[in-house]
Amino acid sequence: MTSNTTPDLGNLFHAAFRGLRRGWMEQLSPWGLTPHQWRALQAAGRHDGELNGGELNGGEVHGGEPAGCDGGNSGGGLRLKELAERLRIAPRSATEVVDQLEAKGLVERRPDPADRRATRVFLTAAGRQLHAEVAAARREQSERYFAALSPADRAELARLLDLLGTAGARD
Amino acid sequence: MTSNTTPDLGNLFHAAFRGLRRGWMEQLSPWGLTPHQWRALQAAGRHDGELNGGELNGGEVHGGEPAGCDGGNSGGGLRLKELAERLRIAPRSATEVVDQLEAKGLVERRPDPADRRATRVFLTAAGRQLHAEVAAARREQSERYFAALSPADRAELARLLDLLGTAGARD
DNA sequence: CCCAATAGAGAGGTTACCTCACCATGTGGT
DNA sequence: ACCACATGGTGAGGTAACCTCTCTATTGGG
Repeated sequence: MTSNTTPDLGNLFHAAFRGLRRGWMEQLSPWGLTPHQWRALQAAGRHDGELNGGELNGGEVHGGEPAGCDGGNSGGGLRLKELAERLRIAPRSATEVVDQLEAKGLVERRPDPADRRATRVFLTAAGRQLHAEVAAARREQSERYFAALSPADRAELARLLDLLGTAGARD
Repeated sequence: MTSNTTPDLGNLFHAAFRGLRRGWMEQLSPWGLTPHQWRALQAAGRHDGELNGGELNGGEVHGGEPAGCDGGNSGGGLRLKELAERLRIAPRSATEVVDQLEAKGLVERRPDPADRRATRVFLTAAGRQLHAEVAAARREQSERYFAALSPADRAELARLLDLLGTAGARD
């Protein structure tokens, strides 16, 4: 019985988010990734086209999967600024997380041939590998965490969160 | 486009939560409070009202010097550890936020007469005053932020968040 | 050609946590 | 009574995930 007409959405949000975040952290720590880094890796990976065109990379894994599902965008790689926008963080923060990922050898920076101010971020072979591994594992974890919700509830939550997120984004 | 059966709840969560947090920060900054501090103040204040003979003192926030109005408040106040539990943070973090609040003159520590290890936290008069002020203002902000959702959606969100939060709490 | 705008990075700051070690106190066992 | 151990709070120190402000190298418009 909730005596409050307006249950404290803020607190609820806080608690739920913290729990989620925590779960991720535990899940990801075996791979030495923070949630933040994982999100960045995901974002970069999603956009990643062909990495195997450069010669300055150390990895020689042959994914052989161009997966160039870029609609009109250049051949793979995200500009730092684009990454920032996707993660909804300040450009400087994108630099930072890419630094971390690069230090781990999961991504690499390459100059944008079209704009010499810009840098593009590509997954390395190791990055792709890890991405695939973690994606599978994380899915399970996500399932476990969100197990408290029915599929319908999950969809509903996604809808509401999306509304809030986009509303907040245009702030 | 990721027409996944499982839309990335994590990202959605992240975006929505960040937006909310940000709104709070802006809202609270005029009072020099961080969201964290506000939450702690709320927790302490709520307990103050609840436990103080079961009497809600909504209007009488006057009078009282910081160290003076302790006569009838025995039984009120939160132990640091209780506060930590309510906020779902480590005890040490409760110490920290109480430090901050105390430095601002919004709460005060008093020894627990029953257990000399324990410290109880009480709102000062200033603390109550601020609590009341901010509560009103914040409610508006919250309304504005959650305006993207219908009342039904809000209730639904609260339900889902609660499920997730308590599930995560059973860590 | 000049100048404002843009992309990224260096420097430094903040919030909101955390763990670990330590002390004073309480509590239960013998 | 005494001792072992648990508990409440805190000092010290660390981390993640951001931020702004400034700087440089470029680009592009007029």
